[in-house]
Amino acid sequence: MQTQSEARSQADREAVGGAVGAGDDGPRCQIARTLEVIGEKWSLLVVRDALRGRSRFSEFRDSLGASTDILTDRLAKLVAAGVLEKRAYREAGSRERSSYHLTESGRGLALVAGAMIQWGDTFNPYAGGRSSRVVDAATGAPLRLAFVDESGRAVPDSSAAIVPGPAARTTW
Amino acid sequence: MQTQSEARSQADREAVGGAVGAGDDGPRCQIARTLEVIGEKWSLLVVRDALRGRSRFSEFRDSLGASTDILTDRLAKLVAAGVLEKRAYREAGSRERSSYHLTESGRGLALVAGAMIQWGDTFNPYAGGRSSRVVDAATGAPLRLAFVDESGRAVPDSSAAIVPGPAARTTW
DNA sequence: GGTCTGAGTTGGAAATTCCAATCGAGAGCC
DNA sequence: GGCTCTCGATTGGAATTTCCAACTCAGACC
Repeated sequence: MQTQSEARSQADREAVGGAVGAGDDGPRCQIARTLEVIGEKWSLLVVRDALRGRSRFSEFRDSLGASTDILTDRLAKLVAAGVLEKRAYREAGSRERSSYHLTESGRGLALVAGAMIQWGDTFNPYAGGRSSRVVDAATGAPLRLAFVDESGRAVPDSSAAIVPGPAARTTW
Repeated sequence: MQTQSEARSQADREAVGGAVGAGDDGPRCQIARTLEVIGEKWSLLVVRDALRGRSRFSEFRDSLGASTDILTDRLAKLVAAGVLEKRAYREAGSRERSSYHLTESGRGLALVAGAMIQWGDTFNPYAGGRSSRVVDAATGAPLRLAFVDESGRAVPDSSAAIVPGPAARTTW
């Protein structure tokens, strides 16, 4: 752990290279690599809240119900990983505070969030209905997540196969 | 924990209702619900291995490098959640053993796995190349994951928005 | 009987998470 | 200045989870 007071403030794009270690460190498997960023408890839920527009410490805390120590830790790690970026803001009559905003990389996690929403809806739904939906921001029309071919046409889920890539080994 | 010797063997569809508690238990948020199934350490990596065709205890153990006690635990929980189903098999000259196979629900997690693969490729790549690719099982053509509209046409990632559904509340 | 093998179990150390109490800098008040 | 309030953040310690290694158990083989 680092005290995050000495952590970078603007160098988030750099941080992807520095902190989490994109490049040749860490596991080869993309899933394992992604889990290193969002696999700890609460991390993805912070991202979910950020995707829904929350950005302040108190908003995350109240929404998640996570204790403040781990929230501090997760925010710092997500900043270090380049998923969130820390900004200062000042509300009238208050001292300067920090807010946390998704980077492009963080917005890319909408894909992961969407996948989990869709799986939950399909295979493990909440009886009281859906708490989130995915829609087209412009038209409001519902969207779903699907594997698409190069022309952008959805193929059946059953057509998709995960196969070894060039860097595959038996142990991933 | 249960001793999984008394666990169901065929009733996986039921198990989704029974064990994990689809229905009105647990969080409303689909992401949180999904994380209850695959959010523990190693769980999704077990599913990843299963998606790649692994099914035996020893295969998971050797591939993951996880200790056998947590592997036992995760396999039992995934079976209880209806993601995996336990089958008996016997190899010539060996005693009967168990293998673990994806249910339909488990195969649905390819969506989540695919999302993480794609995010990793885009925002946190391994310098040595990709260890997994997603392709059309029939043609071998590369596939990607995208939000699609009702006609099955991909929309830009930036068009997708996660909005509150009917069951939404401020605390999810 | 004795040995081997693979799946699972157990005991205890290490790491992580949880919870509640506390800190500290800046703002407002008097 | 001195006092209080607020809110990110930190700390101490309990509870939970993960890790690691040794062990058990059952069936196959000799």
